[in-house]
Amino acid sequence: MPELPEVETVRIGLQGLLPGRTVASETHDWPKGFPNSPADVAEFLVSAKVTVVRRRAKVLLIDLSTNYSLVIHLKMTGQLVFRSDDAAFGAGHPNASLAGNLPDKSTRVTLEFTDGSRLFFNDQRKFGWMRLLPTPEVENLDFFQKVGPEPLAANFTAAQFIERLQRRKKSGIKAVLLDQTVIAGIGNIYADESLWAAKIHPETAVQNVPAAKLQTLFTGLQAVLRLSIQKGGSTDRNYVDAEGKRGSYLTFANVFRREGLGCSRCGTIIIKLRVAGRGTHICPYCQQKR
DNA sequence: CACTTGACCTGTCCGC
DNA sequence: TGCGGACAGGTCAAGT
Repeated sequence: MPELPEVETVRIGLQGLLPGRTVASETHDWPKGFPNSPADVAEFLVSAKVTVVRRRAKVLLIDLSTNYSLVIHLKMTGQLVFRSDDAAFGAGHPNASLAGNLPDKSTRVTLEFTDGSRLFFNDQRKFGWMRLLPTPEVENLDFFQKVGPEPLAANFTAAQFIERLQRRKKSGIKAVLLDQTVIAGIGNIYADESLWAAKIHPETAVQNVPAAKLQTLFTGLQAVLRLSIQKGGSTDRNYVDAEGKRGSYLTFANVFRREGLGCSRCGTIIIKLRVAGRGTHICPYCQQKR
């Protein structure tokens, strides 16, 4: 579910809400998703103050005054929702089914702060996880050792983007975009949207994509990621921000979940295929295989 | 090595 | 209304 823009939206929200708050207690009944021992929680989480909320790829990092960090991956259906009181979205509110009265049956972890506010980690499918690690050890996690550069980093250039893609010359370009070791943070939505922007068929081998189109793909990818962050991300099913609100990017999407509708460039009907094992949306006229 | 498939879970939607 | 099957935004491990 959450890709870079969604995780970044949650990060921005939590960064405005959490720093300075002190953890009073933690409860969960989900050892698989939060494997730390009660002793670790008691020593490094309870009584700790949140210092800063960071993001790398699709992973959130909540740094604590104990020099430990909560490392969190939302995977497909994870939510991190903050509530300063018991106010909730009642029945009929557009968010009621996504993050209404909390905790709910998908709540896996609850952090309570000393002022009574709470942070809920909900995850319907239990694919996500959270763990407490010494902050300096976070970068040693296997995932962080292998993950590629941030696509929106100021020092990340089109030339670097193209060079990294072209290392996988025989692979289909969508599979390469989804590979977190090539570029960080891209998932199914923004892979489809950026390939539409650059008029590239998702199954095209990288070596058959002209450099000019890879250049367009780079600028198109950055544009869709930035627009989505501005719109609070994409809410297709479960995603909500740190306050439980939906994102509106899908209103602006050109292909994702638009099968059967007309392409905004040429009017051709958008179709859905299966590429790299994932539902894939293209304009069959704009994005021809070559 | 690179690509594909299955697994991890729960919920929803669609067709019969 | 009920039931089986397919599918869902992510990553890993294992298989080909």
